[in-house]
Amino acid sequence: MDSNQAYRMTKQRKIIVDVLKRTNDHPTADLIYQKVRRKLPRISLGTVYRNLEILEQIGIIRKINSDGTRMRFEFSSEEHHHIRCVKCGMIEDLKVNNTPPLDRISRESGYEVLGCDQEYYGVCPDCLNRGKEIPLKTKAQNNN
Amino acid sequence: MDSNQAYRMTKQRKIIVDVLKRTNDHPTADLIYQKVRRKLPRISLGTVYRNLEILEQIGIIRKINSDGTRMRFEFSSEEHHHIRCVKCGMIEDLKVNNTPPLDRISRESGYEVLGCDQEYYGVCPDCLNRGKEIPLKTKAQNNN
DNA sequence: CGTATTTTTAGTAACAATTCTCATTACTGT
DNA sequence: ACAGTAATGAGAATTGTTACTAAAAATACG
Repeated sequence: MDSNQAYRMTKQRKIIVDVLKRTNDHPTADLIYQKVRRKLPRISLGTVYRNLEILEQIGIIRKINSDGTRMRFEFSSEEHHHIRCVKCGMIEDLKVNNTPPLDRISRESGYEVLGCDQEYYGVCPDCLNRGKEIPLKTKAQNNN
Repeated sequence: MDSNQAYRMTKQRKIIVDVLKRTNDHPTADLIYQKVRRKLPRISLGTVYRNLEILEQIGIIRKINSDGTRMRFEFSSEEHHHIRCVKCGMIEDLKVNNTPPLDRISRESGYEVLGCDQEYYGVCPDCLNRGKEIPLKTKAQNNN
């Protein structure tokens, strides 16, 4: 956590990054843990959490925080935004060129504005089809 | 939770709404609990959570989910967005007219798009002044 | 009114996600 | 090879939130 510290790119970290590079479904820490374990059966969940934190601080990956119950993660590639299904909880990428007016906000708010997360939400095509079958958003359903 | 149910505006709920009306700093459930307790010392934290949930479903208040570790709440007034300080975790309101292109996103994504949360982030004026004193974002600091 | 029905409550237990602790191991520079 | 630093695995602890329960409060209605 010391800011002038040399981070090491360990096996564990490489594989975590790799897992995130290979997928585009914004997995939770636990899901990442499951996948990493296939290559590194003895890794611990704590290590995954610790490294997700560090990799995010370095800027290699990004945290997404959407449903409020758990973090999700993605490899940090080009800028994009997200769309989340309020029924099944899935998050997809969205290439939108709807650049927010960062400079103006800086001036108006006095903040040093670093960025803007945009998250669209709605009902995904799948859930639209399934129609009335699923009555209401419940915790139990948001676990993909 | 039944959709055609008559909700009662109990003392507890009135006061919770009141607390949220009177503040603009997006408190966490626990902070709301602290404040409500000053008027209603015997209320339980569970009641606060239950009612926050219900009041949000009715549409009287809104949930904000930003740092991913805990929910925050606000009275549901006009549309606006938020700006969060990455150092101290504070969230302020932001009146921006930067309406996102919901229709276009609907067409392009196949979702029934319901809305878009925009959250700007950066360093707030206070933290900018405090300058280098605070070395790095740590969990412990995000508890205002 | 009384009494039956429904909703809400306080209190507490349970829960899942995340963080912390710490002894051990792996790496780095000299 | 050695000293010093960083990272790991294992598990315990903590946190935010939800679920459960019996009792209390509000409401409906004869």
